[in-house]
Amino acid sequence: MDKDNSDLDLVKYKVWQIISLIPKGKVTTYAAIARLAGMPNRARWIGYLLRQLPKETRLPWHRVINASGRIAISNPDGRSIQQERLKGEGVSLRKQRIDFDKYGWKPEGFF
DNA sequence: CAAGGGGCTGTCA
DNA sequence: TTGACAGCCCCTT
Repeated sequence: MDKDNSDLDLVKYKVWQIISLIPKGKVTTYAAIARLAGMPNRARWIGYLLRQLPKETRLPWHRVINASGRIAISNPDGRSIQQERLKGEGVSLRKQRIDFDKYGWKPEGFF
């Protein structure tokens, strides 16, 4: 399968860890995660990783949104799932958008 | 090796 | 962050 362990394969786990730290009821962006993982311009790749997650993952991927405050997922099903979960955590959308000032996650141990 | 397509972003209106 | 756009990066064809 994959014999060469690239940096990305390692960073992948770091990314998962970071996402697992997002508190319930809070959200963050792909870019923020990429930054915390030490790869500032890999935001899109983060999205790719989340897309590959198994349906039954316990990772709170639904707490990750794009910089515009919107749900970035294109697939209608996953999209509604994310919306439902956020709603269930008390994160409300204002005009299909999430207010970072209210729900934005401010990581405290990373700087 | 080239091209196309993403759960993306910062910048500049 | 309101909206459009040119970058950027990884994966699959």
